[in-house]
Amino acid sequence: MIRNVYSKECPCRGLLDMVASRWTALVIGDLEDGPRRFSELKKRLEGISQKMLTQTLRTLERDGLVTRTVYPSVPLRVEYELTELGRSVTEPLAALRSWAQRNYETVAEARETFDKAEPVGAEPATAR
Amino acid sequence: MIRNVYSKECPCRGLLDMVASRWTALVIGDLEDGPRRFSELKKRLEGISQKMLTQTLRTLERDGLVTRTVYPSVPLRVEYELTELGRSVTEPLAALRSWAQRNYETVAEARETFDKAEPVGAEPATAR
DNA sequence: CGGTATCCGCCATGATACTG
DNA sequence: CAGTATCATGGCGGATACCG
Repeated sequence: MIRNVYSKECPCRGLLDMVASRWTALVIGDLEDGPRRFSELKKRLEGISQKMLTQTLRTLERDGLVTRTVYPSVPLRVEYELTELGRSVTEPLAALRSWAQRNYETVAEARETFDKAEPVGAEPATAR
Repeated sequence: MIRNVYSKECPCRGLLDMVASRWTALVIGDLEDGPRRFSELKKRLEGISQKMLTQTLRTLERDGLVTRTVYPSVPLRVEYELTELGRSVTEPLAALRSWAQRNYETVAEARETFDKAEPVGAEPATAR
């Protein structure tokens, strides 16, 4: 087997996309402290649609990172919890979230500088 | 400022999307060992289109993670290199790539099991 | 409560052609 | 070599309605 994200055929590239994808990193992060109900997750992940939350959770369940447990009470109650495999990816993801939170102001400044220097049509014939 | 990826308005969420996005993780990873030319990157990141490579590099440059240096030789030569900010994110990204490479077979098995258990219309009236 | 089903717009991405 | 420009498209993701 290939086991190399730089190889075109290696399926692990798809896996990298998956765990790094927008909502996955947030869902997993929110499950770090323990099981959560569907509605709890929806409330805490501001801006996620019901559809995307369902879809994200299904993918995570299918991939073995999360378990889904139904308690047939009335009203229905469903809890999601990280598996051991799921817990094994929390650290790298937490590091990434933390990096984003620590550095977004620096990045915002870099953007300003960059955009000021290149107002699209300025400096005629600047090679690019 | 908010500094919380779980908040809808916090711009750091967009930054998380950026560094976690498909090609970004691979480009940054390949720049870990030192500067690279455009064509080198293109060769090493199997399957990336010229357009996506350019776009990814532009974004990284604009966000201050990468520098772009033009050597006006003939033929033209352009080198990309990580900035200090860029280097600060290599570790979490490497951890994520490594996780994907270590675990994709486990995940593949989990998928098989899951798909076998739920052939869409089986087990009539299984609550879901 | 915790979903599924359907419709649909829009943008990310790829393919192709051309340029300095 | 290292791009830019343009066009085509597929699927991501939101909105809405309905179900057990």
